[in-house]
Amino acid sequence: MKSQASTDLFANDSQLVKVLLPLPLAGPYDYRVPPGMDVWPGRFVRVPFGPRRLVGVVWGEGGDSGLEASRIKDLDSVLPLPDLPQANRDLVDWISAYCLAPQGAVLRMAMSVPAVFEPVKPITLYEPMEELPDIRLTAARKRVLTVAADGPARPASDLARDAGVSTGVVTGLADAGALKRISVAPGGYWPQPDPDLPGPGLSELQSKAALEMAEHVKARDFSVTLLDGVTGSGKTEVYFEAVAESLRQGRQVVVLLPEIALSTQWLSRFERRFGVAPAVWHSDLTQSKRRDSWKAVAEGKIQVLVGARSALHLPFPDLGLIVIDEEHDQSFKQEEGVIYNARDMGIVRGRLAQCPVILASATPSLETVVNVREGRFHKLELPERHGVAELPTIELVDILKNSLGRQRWISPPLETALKETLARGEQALLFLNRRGYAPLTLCDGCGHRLECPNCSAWLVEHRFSKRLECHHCGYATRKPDDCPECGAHDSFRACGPGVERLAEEVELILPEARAELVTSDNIYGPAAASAFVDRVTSGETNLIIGTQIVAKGYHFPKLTLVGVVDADLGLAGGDLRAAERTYQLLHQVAGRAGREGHKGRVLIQSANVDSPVMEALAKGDRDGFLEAESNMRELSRMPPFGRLAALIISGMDEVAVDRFCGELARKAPRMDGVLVLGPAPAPMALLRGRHRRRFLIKADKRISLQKLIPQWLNQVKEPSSVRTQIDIDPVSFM
DNA sequence: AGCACGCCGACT
DNA sequence: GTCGGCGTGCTC
Repeated sequence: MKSQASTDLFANDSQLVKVLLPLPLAGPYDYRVPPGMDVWPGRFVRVPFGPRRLVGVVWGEGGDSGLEASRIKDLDSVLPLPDLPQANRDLVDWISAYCLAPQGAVLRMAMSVPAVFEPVKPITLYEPMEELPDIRLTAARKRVLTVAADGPARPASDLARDAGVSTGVVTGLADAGALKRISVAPGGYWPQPDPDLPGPGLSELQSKAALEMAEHVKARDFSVTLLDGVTGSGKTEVYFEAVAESLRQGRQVVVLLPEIALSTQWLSRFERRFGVAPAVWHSDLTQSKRRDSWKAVAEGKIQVLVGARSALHLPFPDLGLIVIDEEHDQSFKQEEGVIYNARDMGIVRGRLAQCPVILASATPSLETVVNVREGRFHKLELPERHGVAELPTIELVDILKNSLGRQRWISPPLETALKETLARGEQALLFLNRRGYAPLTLCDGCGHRLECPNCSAWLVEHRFSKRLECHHCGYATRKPDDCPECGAHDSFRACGPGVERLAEEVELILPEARAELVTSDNIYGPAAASAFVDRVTSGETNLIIGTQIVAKGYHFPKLTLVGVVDADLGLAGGDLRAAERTYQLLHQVAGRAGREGHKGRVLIQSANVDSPVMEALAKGDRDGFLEAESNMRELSRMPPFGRLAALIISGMDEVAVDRFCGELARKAPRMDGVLVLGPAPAPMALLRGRHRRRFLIKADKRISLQKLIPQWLNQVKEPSSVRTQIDIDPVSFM
């Protein structure tokens, strides 16, 4: 293969290269480089593939496929794009090897924007001619010329809108020679954040932490730093100083956030510090926005990008810093397709790109805490709330002692606290992590439960949409009038509370409250989210009834009371991380209470007030809780002290799934330090119509699951009707 | 992934 | 007699 500098066309008349295609194929395929074409690893190339033409990436030198020359096809063309950077290619290989996913499936994540690889359609901009030709000047034409004279060249639609005319007038002026057409590549304008704006004042402690982080950025070397601080301690402002340092060095920054689409408050904080909004990356972007952003990242025109986990795969040519905010958050774990954890792969990306990584959290994951303890990660602590705000007081309400009325979920102490808070003109949040009206609907006559036909899950009633929904596959149906089992009319009874039902109870006990439901059903995008923020900030809403989407990122100065309606929800199910997750979620929710001089109060309703999680929450003893969790995991040799992987076997044909699982079980590795559990029905034994079984593989740290699992799977032929998914380091046990 | 090939049921 | 269902297998 030629180097980038080489133009020696006569070096070899039959040069072969490996090309990786974004398909779930095991590895790259060989292609011949036609004479006169110059390629090197990282180049995007178009290749023939069966009857199709696809874009792939040159992965290395070819020629070891053992294929006869006649079967190897020529590269078609080289695309006019920057190379996929070395660090991205290394990351593809690394994730593929670690997660046991086909390389092409991983590459797919870096090439998730098909429009990038299509020829660009130039857009036409219009600007005034130097000299106005002698044409008839109508009123409409005059307005367009006035608008055009003021400001840069613009698209016809812009000019027409500002001049209050149709685009026909603009094109007419161009045809008449009064406007000049300029053809440019789309991509738009990327404002540059300014690292040297004054920004908000930092406390002494914050400045010290900021300085230390900036040092890591200056070092231009791999390091991981946990920025550990409670809500309101100014974590964001502190890591902004590391972002600023990277900007001064002229290097790019990626910030990974969970639920980016809803973080309008984060974006405005960024803008306050750096003068402009950062580039964003999430699944709700339009295709053209994604294309423009992808290219601008590849060309180095975007300096700072904030995005959801998939932003990790963007082709940053010169990454100077990776920030992973709310590093403990479960949404960094991708559970479909290539199963990987973006927090862990973000750290790998930092190592491959030789740049520092900052993990920020008020409730760091146990993995991260252990990495700090063992000296692999640095740690910076921001123990206090910045400014005058104090930490909220957290009280447990034992709902076994404070008996709730029939069909009631708000205990007397919580009811009193709500009334007092609203009477003082302050705001409250009722937190219940359950969408819909009721999690279960059953027939009073025969006890029949309304279940999803595709999943082993109950259908959840949503009263607003008047439907029954499956929260796992999206199945939705009208609520039937009669019981499908016994035919009884109007016999359905709702069991248990969802936020919609809670809203009903609030109406009953607090009829004067200005309550608002906030769930992913109501707040589905940035616009709806900022409208919600405005309603709370203005006081139009004084009682928020919400699911976990309100747990994150919102700060309302007058919100002083948080009521957790059912703290035990996440504890059921025997999940390894149930306690840890419950602590993180409830701590985060509690952090919504009290700000800027208003002391906050949190009431947590639980039937397990004596459990270590609830006790730790009440005492604010996070580190003690983590210590106890850590000890428990170490004793049971669970992650991060041992290795864990899950194998999910699924298929439409239950018999075939079970037969395959039986064969796998017979060949399961039996060796010292390895324990294979299963097959057991996966917690969602039926999901989207597929029957699912699960194996858990637990192993000592010295054992490589990446070797062991393929060895095992290779002994049994997988029937085509069955699919095997490998989940290394599973976090969800669904 | 996607596309072709292939072998069985209901239609102009 | 064909159109078309999606099972199986291949793509350098």
